[in-house]
Amino acid sequence: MSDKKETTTEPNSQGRIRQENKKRIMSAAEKVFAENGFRGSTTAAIADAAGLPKANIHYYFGTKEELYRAVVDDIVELWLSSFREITEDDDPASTLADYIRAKMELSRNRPEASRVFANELIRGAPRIKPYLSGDLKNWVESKSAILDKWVSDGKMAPVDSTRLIFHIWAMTQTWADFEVQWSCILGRQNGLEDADFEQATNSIITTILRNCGLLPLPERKPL
Amino acid sequence: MSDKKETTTEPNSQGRIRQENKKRIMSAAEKVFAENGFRGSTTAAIADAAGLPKANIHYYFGTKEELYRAVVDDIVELWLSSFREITEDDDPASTLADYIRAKMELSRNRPEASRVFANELIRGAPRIKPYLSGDLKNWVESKSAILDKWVSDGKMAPVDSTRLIFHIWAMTQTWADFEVQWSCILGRQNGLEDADFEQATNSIITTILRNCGLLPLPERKPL
DNA sequence: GTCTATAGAGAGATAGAC
DNA sequence: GTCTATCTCTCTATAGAC
Repeated sequence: MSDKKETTTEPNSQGRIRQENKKRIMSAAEKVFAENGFRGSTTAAIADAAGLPKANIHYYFGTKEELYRAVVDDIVELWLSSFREITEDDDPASTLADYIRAKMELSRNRPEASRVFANELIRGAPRIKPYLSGDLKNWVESKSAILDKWVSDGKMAPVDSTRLIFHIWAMTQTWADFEVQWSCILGRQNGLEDADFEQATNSIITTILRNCGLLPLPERKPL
Repeated sequence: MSDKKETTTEPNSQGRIRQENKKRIMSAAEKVFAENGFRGSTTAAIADAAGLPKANIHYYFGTKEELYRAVVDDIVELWLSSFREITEDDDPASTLADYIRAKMELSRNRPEASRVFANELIRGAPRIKPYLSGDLKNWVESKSAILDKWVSDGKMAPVDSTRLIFHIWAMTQTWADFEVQWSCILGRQNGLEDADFEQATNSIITTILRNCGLLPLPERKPL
């Protein structure tokens, strides 16, 4: 933090500073883009959030569009890397529960990333359609094939495997994207608490596992 | 802005024209706001979509902010009116299924309304927080009380009733807000089809009813 | 590499003819 | 009520001093 104007011209140190500044700008941009979308965000707001003059944004990224793409690409990579590798040999119940937990941790820890992604989808995904129709489509198809295999192996009950994945995404990501809604309804003045996320996580896991016949049928209260 | 020469709409032909023009502008605005959010939307784009000169927008609504509020207020009213009145005496299974169907029909028929609302939530709901903490909070609390009554009456299995409502909203609204994502993953070149919505609706109903012990435990394929 | 100043395009809003 | 022309402010992007 203290030494910033170093005179050494090692290619490493120059590259390192450049990377650090870009990261700092991208982090600020993620916040601003999350809240205002691409068109609603201004380079001035991003510069402010990064604590830099506006011109530096353009020095590092050229255009606002370029910066946005860099941010979105980063998020796409995060999304894909967060997808646990699952195989036919895994245990359905624990694998599904782990996946739901991982998605909820992303919602808790990277809500802005989720919101940038959500903004992009709401607008019709002009910049990430290729990713949706490519990597993401392939991912869903390969994972739902594994779910189908579990079903045909008798390891879990028959389910609509593709819709099951969609349900998980919807129920988990909403805790990042629409946090304010849940926060208001639950009466949390200072935003959601860890306990809220835990309770939601457990509820989602229960819902999904019951749907797959991986939890005993809940019993009704006797009359 | 503060002095009003004609604050009440008179029941003559001029008032009727005024109402029709306002509706036309609001319909166009809903589309534009849905795709770009408040800050990303321009009055020029809204005027174009409405087929009117820019000045007419200001003639009827004064400011962009005022127009946005009118659009959002309309959507809030739609949301609340769509909430079926349910009572303790209703049948849990059919009531939940009906509610899910109603929400999915809204996603199918009014996707832009859902997206305007989603945009507002993503940015922290600066304009509708009172509604979230007021009418909406009350609605959820009264409905979850009914669900709890059903449980204590032995009409359904014990569930986290508040989270159950959240899950339903998340799973249904995602089909409007993130339509492009599901469309790409399912390989629909021309957007989602009626059959996609039917399949999703059935899958959500099954998931929720199983979670409430209102459907028999799905059986695994025998080995 | 960093920052100030500013050009040029586009935004919201209004005046005033019709 | 409708619409053109235009005002003013803000935005993206760049030039050029340091």
